[in-house]
Amino acid sequence: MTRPDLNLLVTLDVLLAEGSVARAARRLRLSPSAMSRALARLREATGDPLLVRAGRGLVPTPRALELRTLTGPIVEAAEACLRPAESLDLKTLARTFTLRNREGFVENFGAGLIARVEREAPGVRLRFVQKLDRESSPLREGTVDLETAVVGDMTGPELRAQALFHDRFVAVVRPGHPLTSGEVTPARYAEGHHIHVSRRGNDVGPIDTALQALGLSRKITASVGSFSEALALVRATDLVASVPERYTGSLRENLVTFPLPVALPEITISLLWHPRLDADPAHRWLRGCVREVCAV
DNA sequence: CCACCTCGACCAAAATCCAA
DNA sequence: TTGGATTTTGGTCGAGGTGG
Repeated sequence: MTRPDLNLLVTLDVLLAEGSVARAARRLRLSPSAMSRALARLREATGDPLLVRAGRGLVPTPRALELRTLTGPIVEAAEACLRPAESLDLKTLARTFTLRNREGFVENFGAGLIARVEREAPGVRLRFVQKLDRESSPLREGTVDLETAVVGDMTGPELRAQALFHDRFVAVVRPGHPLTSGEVTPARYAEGHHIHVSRRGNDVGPIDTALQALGLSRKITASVGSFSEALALVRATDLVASVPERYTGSLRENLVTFPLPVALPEITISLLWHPRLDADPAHRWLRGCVREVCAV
């Protein structure tokens, strides 16, 4: 009984994550041919085809899907065993972290986060990138280190998530807007002309559903893709925008904010990362920074 | 035609074996 | 114990098949 080749575990992990011999080969800096042979060895070892041809690419077998959630933590744990015990020295840590957030995050929390990082780890650079979709592949591939999101069905099951803060939707209008005087009833709110914020171009959201339950509907005059666009329009028009309160904190300066007259469930903004970085001391430190900055 | 996967032939390095 | 022969391992190269 020969011992199984544990090196294959790393290959398997990448192969399953990529779902393609060619891409896995690029990632491990091997030729596609060498990767194909590694896959052949894996098939031999596991007794399962793992990835089978489907058209131009490959699709995972049920066994492969089952293994996919197992290999990541195993590889991570194995690498942690072999790494020399490093103590994190923030003063000399030189590293760039990529954070992927929906617009509004940088405007709101960026300054605090940068100040905090600068103070504790002057050699660390933060790179903020826009989050235009809910794909979790950048985290998996390692092009993004940390992400904030509302955890939903689209979130990859293999990601780690931790709640950052709760938020609720509020309505925003310009100063002097008719809705700034008197009580805002659901009917008065619905009468206004609204800006709808949606990245995917959906026409209706939870607000419309809540209004509908009261027999009301609102008129959506404009639809935009981001909170900052919506709020810029609010400044210049009589339109009403409904945005998450904490997420848009500083963006709403000099505007009038009031609670929505309908009840909506709270949303939870979470921090997402890949299990691979779970034990990384520097990454753990950064997660702590983000948590603290967002908790204020 | 292009992108992708697989295979045979071949090669270098490492591991193993074995006689002296 | 050691030095050389042999086997194993894991890679490249190039060719070939397949499907969009």
